[in-house]
Amino acid sequence: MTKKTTIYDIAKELNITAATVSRALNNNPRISKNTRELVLAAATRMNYKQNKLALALKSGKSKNVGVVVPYINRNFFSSIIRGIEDELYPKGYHVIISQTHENKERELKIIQNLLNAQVDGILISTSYSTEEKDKLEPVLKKATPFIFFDRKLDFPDISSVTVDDYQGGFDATKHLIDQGCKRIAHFYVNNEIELYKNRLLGYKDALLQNGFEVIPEYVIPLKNDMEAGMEAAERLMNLLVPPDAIFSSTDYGLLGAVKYLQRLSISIPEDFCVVGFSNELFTQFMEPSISSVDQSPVEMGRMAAKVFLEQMDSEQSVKIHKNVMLPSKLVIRKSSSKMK
Amino acid sequence: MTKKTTIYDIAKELNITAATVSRALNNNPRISKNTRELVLAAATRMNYKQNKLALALKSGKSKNVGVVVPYINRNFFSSIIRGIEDELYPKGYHVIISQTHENKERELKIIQNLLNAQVDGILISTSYSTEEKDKLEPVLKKATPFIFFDRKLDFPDISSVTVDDYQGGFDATKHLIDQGCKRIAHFYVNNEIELYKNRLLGYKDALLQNGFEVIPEYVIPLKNDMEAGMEAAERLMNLLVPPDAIFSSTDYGLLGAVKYLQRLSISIPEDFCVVGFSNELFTQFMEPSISSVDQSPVEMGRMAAKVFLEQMDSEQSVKIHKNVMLPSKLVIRKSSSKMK
DNA sequence: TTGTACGCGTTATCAA
DNA sequence: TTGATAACGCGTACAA
Repeated sequence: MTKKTTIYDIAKELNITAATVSRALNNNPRISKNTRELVLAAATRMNYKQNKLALALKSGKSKNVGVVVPYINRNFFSSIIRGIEDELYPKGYHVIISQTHENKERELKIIQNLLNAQVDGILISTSYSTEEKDKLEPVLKKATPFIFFDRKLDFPDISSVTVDDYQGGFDATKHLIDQGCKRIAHFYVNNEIELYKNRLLGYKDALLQNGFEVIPEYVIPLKNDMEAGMEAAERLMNLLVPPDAIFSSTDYGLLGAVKYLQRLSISIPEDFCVVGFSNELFTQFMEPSISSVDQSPVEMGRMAAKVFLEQMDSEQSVKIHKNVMLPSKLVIRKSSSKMK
Repeated sequence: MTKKTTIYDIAKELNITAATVSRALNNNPRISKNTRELVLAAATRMNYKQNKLALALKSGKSKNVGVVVPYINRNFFSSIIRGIEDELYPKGYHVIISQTHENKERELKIIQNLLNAQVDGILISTSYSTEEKDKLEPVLKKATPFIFFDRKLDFPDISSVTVDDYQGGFDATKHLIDQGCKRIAHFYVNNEIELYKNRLLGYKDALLQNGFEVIPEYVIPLKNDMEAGMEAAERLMNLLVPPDAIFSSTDYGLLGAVKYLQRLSISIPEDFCVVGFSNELFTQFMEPSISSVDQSPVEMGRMAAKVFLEQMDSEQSVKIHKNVMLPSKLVIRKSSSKMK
């Protein structure tokens, strides 16, 4: 229960003033070599730690940034966070992480809390859809910079870092076409988040541009989890003309579908091809390994952090903002490798 | 670039003093209903947000806790963090997450930083081994409570939450024996972390208590990743008498071994059984699914948070501490199910 | 080279 | 019921 040492304690110890101690500690040139050494010695001896709170209060900069994601234990998001941290840590920033569980009220509360905590910025992958974006508007009207990543909303002054979801959807579908698949179904997550719409759009365009129709029964809305994927697959396979491929907007949903297909003894990729989205870790370890669209989450995190830092550097005068779109990369594995 | 509203701004607006505003905002009874309502109205109108930094400076409590883990994008650790957050968030705490990458200097720096940031506590899974624990001692001699989870060090006054690694190692090995395996090898991570030693001990005791010898060539030290596991498996299979089972202290290492065995067309579990440790997500999705010792990470996180909260509640007088050991649970899957 | 005094935003104590 | 003031720990302009 030792009380924390302050510069006043050191000052008293050495019979000087706190100001002098502060100068010694901050390499201020206006101090004698002798006192500086005395202070430094006392500081280590008394186990002094600078109180960053006081500093933050004075300077108005907390050197903390908030990071808000739906779930922290999805590999995709934890990798993004890792990228953010890697970039921000060397600059002296700390990262405060919160998860919303896709709960919008909670997301709003979290943002409020972070703002109260005087974070210098908020990097967020929002659970709000474009339709509800006005609900988020009040908190964004702040001095604190916001950066959207992955799941963004369009606000005139707010930066974003996303991946090219349309291209990802297009490439995945085109790849299935190239493999000779004729009836390509699509799983799409129906929570109104824009990026899923973009993947769907890419899917549709790839079909249309290659002489296929979009068959409504083949486009299945579902929740982003394994159980939903199993049910969706069941529904598809009970159709009069079942599909021979699935491009899924979610790896977790696809996982369920694969389990279901394997139960029916349908062989992948010979009789059925699948491609997922997000390149979750398990896709490469499964048998067969699953093709998936990679969103380079670590890169995305780094980029979001860089955009934030840029914004901090130039914040005095102009309020810059920037929308970065990273390329998506289709990773082809066994599950869609019909041809050699 | 709107300046943030303070209680002074509200006070000026209403021609009262900041103290009165503070009282109104904090439901202090010593205020008239009328002024309170006036203040509250002005506060929302002016978009006032309490500056928690100032509060923290005054109260000495930042309502932040630091969480330090080796890697944030391991499912095991992100699940622990999720447990911690679930428990702490409702109590008004924020979680500051840092990862050490198993780098000890960085770990020390991170701890220093967190202390500087005036966190109310630090929950940590350390990368330091028992041999080096004195290096960590200076920072622990603080008013700030520390809680070790998963990877602990023995300090007289510091709480810890761990899983019963010895029991986990024992159960896994015993299970392999029960399956009829005769030559059980062991992968063990050689970074001097205590918990790996405990798993090794459990392995040895299970063997000895069941009439088996511990064969030194079968106990392979390795790094905690897939490549190391492949090499280790190769070494084992090139022995004059190769083993017929592996109990691995790391799922990632085991993953490499399984890949190697599959390349040799050795069928699991018929000809070779394996059991891992940590119950990483991919173990259940692989073919065959991998048996593994579950450490209930979410529970571990919750428990660590609870211990921290207890400590905070009783901190005025006695410094309590507490060592919790959670049970480990062997999850049996195909990879070790020789018998029906 | 060092000391004095102030302000960051808040709450608590004392006085009015 | 409200106001004035001090304090939390720090950095810094100004004065000495």
